[in-house]
Amino acid sequence: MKGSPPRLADSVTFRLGALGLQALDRLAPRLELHGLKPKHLGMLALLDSVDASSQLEVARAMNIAPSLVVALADHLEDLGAIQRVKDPEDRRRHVLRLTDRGRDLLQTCTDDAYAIDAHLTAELSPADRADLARVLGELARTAGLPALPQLRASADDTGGHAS
Amino acid sequence: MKGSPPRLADSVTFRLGALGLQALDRLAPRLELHGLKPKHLGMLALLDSVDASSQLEVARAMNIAPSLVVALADHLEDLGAIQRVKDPEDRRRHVLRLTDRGRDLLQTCTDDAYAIDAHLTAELSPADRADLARVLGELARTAGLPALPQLRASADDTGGHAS
DNA sequence: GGATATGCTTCAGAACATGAATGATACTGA
DNA sequence: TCAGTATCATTCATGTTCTGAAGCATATCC
Repeated sequence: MKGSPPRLADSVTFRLGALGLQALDRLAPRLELHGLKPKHLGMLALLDSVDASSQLEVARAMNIAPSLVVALADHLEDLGAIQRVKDPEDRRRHVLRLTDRGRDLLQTCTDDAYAIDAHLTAELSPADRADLARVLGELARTAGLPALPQLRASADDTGGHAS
Repeated sequence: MKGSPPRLADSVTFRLGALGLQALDRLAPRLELHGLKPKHLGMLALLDSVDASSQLEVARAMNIAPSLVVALADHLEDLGAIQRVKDPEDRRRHVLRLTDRGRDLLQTCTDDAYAIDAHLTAELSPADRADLARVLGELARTAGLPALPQLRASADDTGGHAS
């Protein structure tokens, strides 16, 4: 015998896509108040997690074109949230680093994100809420975009043991 | 003393956004093979769940401009996936309905989505995988976009602005 | 039956992202 | 040393996606 056929709306992929877009739709207006778009926030979060990074590394980690990194970084630099300095060891590279102001901004946006979390998960049981946070963390760790360390490693293919 | 401050990457909102975009990035190339974009699939899924709907209702349910519904529906109609008929009770409305071909297409795309699910969740424990599916379902139910029945209700509503 | 509102469509343009071309810098091998 | 080639950031032209205003057809309300 045959159970009911799998529904698209039950797939993790479709649900992540739909809920993710909705989450961003809710977050975006708040970010706008600080002069940021979601991608700017993604970049701040990335730089916060790695301390400093070249633009190409950022492009790969965020899965966007290098030319877009230029525009995003320009804007964050205008806001004073990051600084862009030539790498003395390779003067082609522009190293991006979070400023104190950038960290403040990131904290503010983090508060915004948690405020939306509260709304989004308002009707979930505490147990479900905990499961959600835990499993999304698992998923981000195992299936998320490659983190910067990996990208760096694959960048210096010749050397082998990097960092 | 003070615990470590909340990290943006730990918020449900940020993770849903990031993972959702990634899920869509993986799904999109497969949909392309059938001549669809993610939004087309969203529309098919919506129509499958409600049997039939006017374009304005679809626009509200998908949170997009009515003029975009026109373009999406045009394309799906060209593919033979939906039919667009004038509502005899209100000849301004164009009622959209899934065709058999549309249902086939939806099934094919559903298979694609589940294939991506398998990859995305490959490194999760079976328990985590189950939790993920369950909790995302909960979240979609309680925090998802307003379902069509609600929209219809608020449309019928003589006076009030609900929300 | 005239005024007003609603639904769909068209159209112009805003917003966002990409890829190719360019200039600066680094690396390679003879 | 230095010519040739590769890499990084930037600019620019373009493509795609989406929106909002205008217009027409139809419905609703005095």
